Amino acid sequence: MYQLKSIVNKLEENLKEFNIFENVDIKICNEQKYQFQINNFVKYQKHEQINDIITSTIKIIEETDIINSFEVSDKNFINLEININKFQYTFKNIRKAIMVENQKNIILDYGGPNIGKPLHVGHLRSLNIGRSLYNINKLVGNKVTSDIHLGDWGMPVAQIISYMIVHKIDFEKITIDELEKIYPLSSSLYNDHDEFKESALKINKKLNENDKEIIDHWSRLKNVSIKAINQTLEILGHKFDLILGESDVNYLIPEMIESLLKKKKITNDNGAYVASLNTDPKILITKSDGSYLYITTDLATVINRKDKNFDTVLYVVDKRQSLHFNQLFKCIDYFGFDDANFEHIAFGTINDSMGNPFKTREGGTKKLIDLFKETKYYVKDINKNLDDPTVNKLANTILTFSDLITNRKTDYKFDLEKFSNISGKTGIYVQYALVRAKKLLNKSNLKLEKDFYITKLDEKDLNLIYSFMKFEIYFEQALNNSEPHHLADYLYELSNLYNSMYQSDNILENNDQEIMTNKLLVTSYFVDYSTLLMESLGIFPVDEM
RNA sequence: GCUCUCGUAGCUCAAAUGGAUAGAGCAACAGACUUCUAAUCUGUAGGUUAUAGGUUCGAGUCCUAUCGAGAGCGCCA
Repeated sequence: MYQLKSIVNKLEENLKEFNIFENVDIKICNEQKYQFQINNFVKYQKHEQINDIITSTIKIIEETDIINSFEVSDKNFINLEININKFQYTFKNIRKAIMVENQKNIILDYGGPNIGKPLHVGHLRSLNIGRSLYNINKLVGNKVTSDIHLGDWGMPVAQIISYMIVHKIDFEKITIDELEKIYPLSSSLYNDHDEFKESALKINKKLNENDKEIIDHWSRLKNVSIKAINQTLEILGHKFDLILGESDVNYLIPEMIESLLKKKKITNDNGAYVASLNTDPKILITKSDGSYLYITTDLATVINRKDKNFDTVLYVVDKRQSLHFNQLFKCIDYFGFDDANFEHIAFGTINDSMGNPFKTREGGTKKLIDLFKETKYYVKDINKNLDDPTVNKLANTILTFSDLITNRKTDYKFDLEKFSNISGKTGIYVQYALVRAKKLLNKSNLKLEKDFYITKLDEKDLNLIYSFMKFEIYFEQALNNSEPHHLADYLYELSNLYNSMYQSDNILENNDQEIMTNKLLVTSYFVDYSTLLMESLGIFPVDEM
């Protein structure tokens, strides 16, 4: 809370006088008259010096000019009424208000597509959440690097190569369409036929040993695949700072294993190496044939990133992989690889209408590009006259907003018809409110330096203004918990309140200039806030609908 | 079998990390358009937060048990 920071500091200092050391939190108040409340004092009802604490607290609040009035309830809840015109400084400088004091250096590891496989529904949440967290962290001034972390190594790749060798398919002429068909075929063959499985395992070992011929095949596959992935990413509005993959750290692994062995951090277990930790299950670091696993490359990736001095490493990955990340983080700590803050930003599955998760590995899943095209039909159904760039933006809005409106940990049902609806908590709804506001503003001659005419603000205006005041709280929540849904929900709330105000009065034809100014000022702040929220979510605002 | 996650309105989801009277959206019902785009708005109804205990000033949130659902569980990623 940018403008309330000094009072929070003073209150914390004051509490120290009574040997109470804690953070004072400004929270949202449910009551009409008051916008914020402080709950820290409730728990000290029976403190022997409670009267002195409250008295000194009241004195501090009274001296703060941004607070118009306040009340202390019988249980020592403290409610604050904010001076609207004083708070306008925040409205006008919201981008400055959300900046953090201590900037962090963060890497966001998300996306994680496999080569040979198109981006599909299973990648949607990682991409959406990752992009949003990227934007949020950028906005507060953190240094952020995104890495798509390609699955371009290991068994799946070995399976494809093996399949192509067995079926004598030309590596030089392979197209993305053929490759995408081969992926599920080779995967099921691997599971069902022992002979094929053996040959794929051999290929995998050769891959790890940098066998020239296999590497040559591999690099052709990778080129074809990356091209296709990049195309889809661009259409969906995603960009990455780094397109590194598992293959980029492969060369670090032999040395890593050797050094771990020397330090006795890993032990031989039936030919495989496991971490010398007392865990159940044991943490397998390499296979018994010496080849590498998911965790092996992930550990090497940590080593590879070490010199960038990241404070925080965020992995935006499906929650079903939490055991893997648990093991990974344990190993990083035990091996002494990096003392940065590692976090698994887990998310739930997207289910179909029957409640079953979309399958990811067996093939037959809907491609993201097809989903995008399908969504475009829904958008065109709303308005046939829209130009193509606008339709694209709106289709992406639908696919982003519907995904980010739900708490990331929750599984949710994917229902495109519902998500592309014009009313309800949808991306279309929030875009529409913003378009209305922008058009209105363009028609007016608002001078932005004006203050509100406080006595002439009506209930609809006040609802919006008070809601604007909550921006920093929701933003902080989204940032601290890596949870974009707070912002999506808040964006809907603002849009809904704006539509309500817009509807209740013909603003530009209002005879009272002061009322008109009030409403235009509110409109202008709404445009700023809505645009900023969309940016945080990875949604691109449109001008026409 | 072991481990983890979850159970909130008919349906889909929230709930500021323990705060005051649990909120939205769909669907349902009743209203408002010669419009700054009704692509909207206004209102009504809908709950013993799975169940039973416990912790404290205060519990959807923490602890225990039971019931129910899902996920994961060394040579896939």
